Amino acid sequence: MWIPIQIDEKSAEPLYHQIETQLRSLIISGNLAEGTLLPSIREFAGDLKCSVITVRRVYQDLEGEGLLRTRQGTGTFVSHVGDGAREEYRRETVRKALEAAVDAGLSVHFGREELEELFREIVKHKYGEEDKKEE
Amino acid sequence: MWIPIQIDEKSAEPLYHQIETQLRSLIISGNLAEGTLLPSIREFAGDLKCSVITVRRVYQDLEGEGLLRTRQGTGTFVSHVGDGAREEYRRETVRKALEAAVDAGLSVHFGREELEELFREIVKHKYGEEDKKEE
DNA sequence: CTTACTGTATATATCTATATAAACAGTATA
DNA sequence: TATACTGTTTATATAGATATATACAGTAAG
Repeated sequence: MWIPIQIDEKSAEPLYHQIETQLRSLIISGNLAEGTLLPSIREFAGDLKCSVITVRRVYQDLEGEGLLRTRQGTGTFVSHVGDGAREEYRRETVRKALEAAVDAGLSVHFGREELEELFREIVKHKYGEEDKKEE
Repeated sequence: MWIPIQIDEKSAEPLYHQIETQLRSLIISGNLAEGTLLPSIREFAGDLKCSVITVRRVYQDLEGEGLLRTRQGTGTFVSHVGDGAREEYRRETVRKALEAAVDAGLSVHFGREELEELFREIVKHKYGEEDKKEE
């Protein structure tokens, strides 16, 4: 089983975090179906050129989030993420980041209009210039 | 000179960071006027019950951001923050946080509408329920 | 020029995050 | 039940963040 993970050696972002973020995204997005048996920690560590402990940590963290299930001696599987749970997870991830951003705005006394305008500008830039009617 | 800084001993947020955030806010908001002589690092350390090194770090960081000026032997002053620079600073602070939030949205495949709706919800909650017409 | 205040530099202590190796324990199957 | 895979535990190493004391250096005023 091959999992497409890209490691940036030069990044300040910790190794385990790079792996975790990308693997989480693959699961959340449905690119890794429920029940998929992931590579063993040793095999994955070989692919990623890191220690088994680092892979283990990633599996453990994602298991803590309910995205993986692990059975000693058997392996680690993508667990069933119900639509409800998936939505909840996606929403909470984004909500936290948005709340931090709004708090940042409040902390430097950004007005509501000012904040909304900057938000629209960034969304336009990152989501593309297309008119929203396309959705 | 007395500077109103509240330290939360129990917080996981580092001491220097708590001080830095609050002092920065006082400067950006204009509560500390240009030219104001801040307490010496020893006096401030005494008030805050921390070491002079910690206060020194705060002064040094904020000097790096252009918010303070320091002269050895004399003291540390609130520097002139031109309206332009102040706006630039405020804007960049919030922009970074908003960009991180939008990136978080993209990473879990939030649609544009979905993201905007959640943003509006959070803004409404944090800025209050009042109709925007009040501004 | 001494004194009493400023900030500065150096050396160090402690804690946490990150990452590892090696020994241990469960599981499946030939 | 031997073996060849799984994950797990323990002990450790390293780097960076946080915080400190102490000695050093600049400034201003009596």
